[in-house]
Amino acid sequence: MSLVQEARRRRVLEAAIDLLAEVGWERTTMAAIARRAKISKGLISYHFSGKDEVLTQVVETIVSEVFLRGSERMQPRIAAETTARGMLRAYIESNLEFVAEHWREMRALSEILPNLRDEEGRLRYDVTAEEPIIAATAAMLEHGQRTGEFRDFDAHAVAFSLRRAIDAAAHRLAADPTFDIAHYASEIADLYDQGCRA
Amino acid sequence: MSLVQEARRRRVLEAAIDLLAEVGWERTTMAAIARRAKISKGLISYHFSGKDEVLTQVVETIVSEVFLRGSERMQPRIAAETTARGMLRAYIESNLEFVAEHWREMRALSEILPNLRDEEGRLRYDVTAEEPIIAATAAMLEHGQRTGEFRDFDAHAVAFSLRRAIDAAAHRLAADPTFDIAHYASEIADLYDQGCRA
DNA sequence: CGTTAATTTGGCCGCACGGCCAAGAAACTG
DNA sequence: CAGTTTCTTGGCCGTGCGGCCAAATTAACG
Repeated sequence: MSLVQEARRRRVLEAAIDLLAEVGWERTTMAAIARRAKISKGLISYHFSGKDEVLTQVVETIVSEVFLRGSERMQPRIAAETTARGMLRAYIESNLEFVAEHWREMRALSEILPNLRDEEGRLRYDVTAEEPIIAATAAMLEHGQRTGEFRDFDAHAVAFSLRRAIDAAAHRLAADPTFDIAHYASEIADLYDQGCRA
Repeated sequence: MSLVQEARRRRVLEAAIDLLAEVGWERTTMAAIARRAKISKGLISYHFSGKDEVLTQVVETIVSEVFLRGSERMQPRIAAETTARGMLRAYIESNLEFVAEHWREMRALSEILPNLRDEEGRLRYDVTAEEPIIAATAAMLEHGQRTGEFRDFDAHAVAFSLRRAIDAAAHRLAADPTFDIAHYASEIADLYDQGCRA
């Protein structure tokens, strides 16, 4: 893959992410992506097999590059904690710090995931796509239950609601740039900290 | 308005709600609505000025009829409680009972609200549309803070996350009919009950 | 410099959409 | 039953989409 090819593909993917985050799925057309990337429409077809590949590449790029950095940011913060309570708070606050920096990518993902379909009309990424993330959070909560720090609750249900609370911050931030996400993180951490305690 | 007109309009709106809930915004086309309603495409144009009016009427119908019944179900349950804690639990559980019965309408709303735009491309219903609902919940939480039952937290932030937890149940129920929403309601009520306590 | 390959453009194509209408069918009226 | 209004159909039209390609432009190379 030549430097030009790499640069063009990157440029197209960036334009697609921008548009998905700013104007949503429906208005993210090939023409709009080309306009935003300052290239002609046909050039996208030269570098990608079609719209499908562009959006698939957006997902893969975000998952493999952005989420990797998110993981690198969150893991040490969580691992540094000795208590399950501390881990939960570190998880919530570091995850929301990550959202604050990468809400564009998260918005783009949340536009693609429920909309991108294959030829037969089936969703390319179905609703179970986020299950591993929720399961990982639930495992952390269950650890706290085993140590006796957390009361007996349905860890999956609580992890699910926590995931929604975190994802919602990306939507909110996209719609209202003045949204104080650090304050929100602190409040959500307090809520779940006290709500999970034994 | 004749009986036939009333019946046709109702039939079209029902078909639109079904489609929005089942296949989403993008696949809810005039042709699909007509097919679902078992009428010709042109007949929709006879009874409605266009797609815009159909979707606007869907929103108005749901808000004025469905939410009215939801309110009638929730209010007595909440009013019957004497404590703020009891009110919060009654709010969460009765609201989720309502979601269990009317998730189709809630899914339809959550498809229309972020997608329906006017001629200039502006969202017909912007993100502040749900603000009154959140504000009402926040007011209930603040009442609990004044009585001393609840600790000192940002009532709006907590109400916002609670709203997301409740709305998410409609999405989840649409994607997975086996989802145990009564159990979820109980878990969320426990979580917020303990999380808000002084 | 000439030749070949890589890159880029602008425009055309087929398709599905929302909207519209001519015409007919059905219901109502006196 | 004739006349009138209401209701319904099927199809046509313009638009914007994603995809595609011939031609032009630029880069690479001996």
